Amino acid sequence: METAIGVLDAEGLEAVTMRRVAQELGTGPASLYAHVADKQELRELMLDRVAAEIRLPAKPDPARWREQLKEVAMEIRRVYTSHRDIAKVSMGLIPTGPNLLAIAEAQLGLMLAGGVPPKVAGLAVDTLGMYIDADAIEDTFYTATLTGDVDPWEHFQKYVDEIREYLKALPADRYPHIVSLVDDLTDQGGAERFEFGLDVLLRGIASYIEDGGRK
Amino acid sequence: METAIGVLDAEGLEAVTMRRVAQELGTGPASLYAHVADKQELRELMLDRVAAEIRLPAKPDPARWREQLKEVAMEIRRVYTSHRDIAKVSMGLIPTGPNLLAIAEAQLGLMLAGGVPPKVAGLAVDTLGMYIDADAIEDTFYTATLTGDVDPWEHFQKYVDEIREYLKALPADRYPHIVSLVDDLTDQGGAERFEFGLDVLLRGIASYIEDGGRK
DNA sequence: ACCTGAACACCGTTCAAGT
DNA sequence: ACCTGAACACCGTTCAAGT
Repeated sequence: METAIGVLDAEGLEAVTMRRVAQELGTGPASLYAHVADKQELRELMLDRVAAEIRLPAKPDPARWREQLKEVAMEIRRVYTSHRDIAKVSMGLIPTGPNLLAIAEAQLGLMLAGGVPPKVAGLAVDTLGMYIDADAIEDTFYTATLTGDVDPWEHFQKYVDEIREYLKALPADRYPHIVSLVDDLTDQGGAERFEFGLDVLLRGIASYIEDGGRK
Repeated sequence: METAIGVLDAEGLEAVTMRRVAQELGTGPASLYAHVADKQELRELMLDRVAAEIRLPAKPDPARWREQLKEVAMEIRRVYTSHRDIAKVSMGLIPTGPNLLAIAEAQLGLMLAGGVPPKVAGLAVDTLGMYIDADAIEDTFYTATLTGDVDPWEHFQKYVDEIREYLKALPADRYPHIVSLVDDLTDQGGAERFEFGLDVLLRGIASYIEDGGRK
């Protein structure tokens, strides 16, 4: 696992192949199959090991549940983005590893402490997770498959600038709103954008407290 | 493009390789490079062609902007999930194709008509897109890489049931909330779950109308 | 129980050569 | 401008054989 995460951090998830990890360990690819069933299992084990770095609040404070939930989300994002595109493994996965389970448990605890209806809390864990994963993936998308000799950030900026120019040059009669909002639309991957979406989600979740139901 | 989408629909995005598409066309893989720069460009062209199936409201009705925005989101999800895991291509991509641009334009128009502040609308398009993509990907995640001889739905159900049993057997003292909310947590991929998250997002977006600002 | 070499059936992309 | 064959440098997984 350490070797696999080393390759992940250095070159991204795509570089973590069975053959590459085996090579790094000085052996052949077939040897790994004595320890994991397949590549998917290796990836899930990597994810849960990375998730161990995520720090959770010691105990829920009912008065601050929203702030605490927001902090947890930002902490998950911080850890995920510090390990390249590991969030891709999380996307669509029902958590089973001990560390991922502890995170879900903490999120549920915070929402229940805040008075969010249990059913809403259950669904919201999933929605929140999807949002965090999606944002973490976006954040590292264009830098993930690059080789070490190009500065990833520079490459990413160049890509976004190109798109920005392209969108600005669009016919304003056909895409008036896009043209006038180009800068907001291409403000990808920033922490500000993540916080905005998080606030939207938390406002939405909180709105279920008063009326307590679905509609 | 037709051939590529044919392979996508039949066997999922992973099966859409340069070699496979070329083979389907009765030629060699190198021939494709006369028409697309690389595999990523092929994927983006596939996505925009699929996006042409998405039907948008004829014109925004300011009184019904939330319902209309919700309808658009559900329509995108419907079309994406009808083409296997094509949503994976959309994830993290800034739209540039004409059809994807038309969708973003329509979404912006609806929110602006509803009185959502422009900056919020700009960021919300991105947040909404991430949510739709993430849900569509979840919906097809475990069925995507299966070969034709196994019923994908049956396989998916078996997988979810296994996880459900595993979660139910967890120590209740360590994961009390997870154990008691197993059914809500494992209600993956349904249209109900999607609608819930969508409502959360729309409630959150609407909450910016009154106070008009960020905080 | 763990490891290995060799093989099978694949990949994306390049490039010189053709029409 | 478009297409091709052949090659390069890779993949995940299996399997018989070893320790």
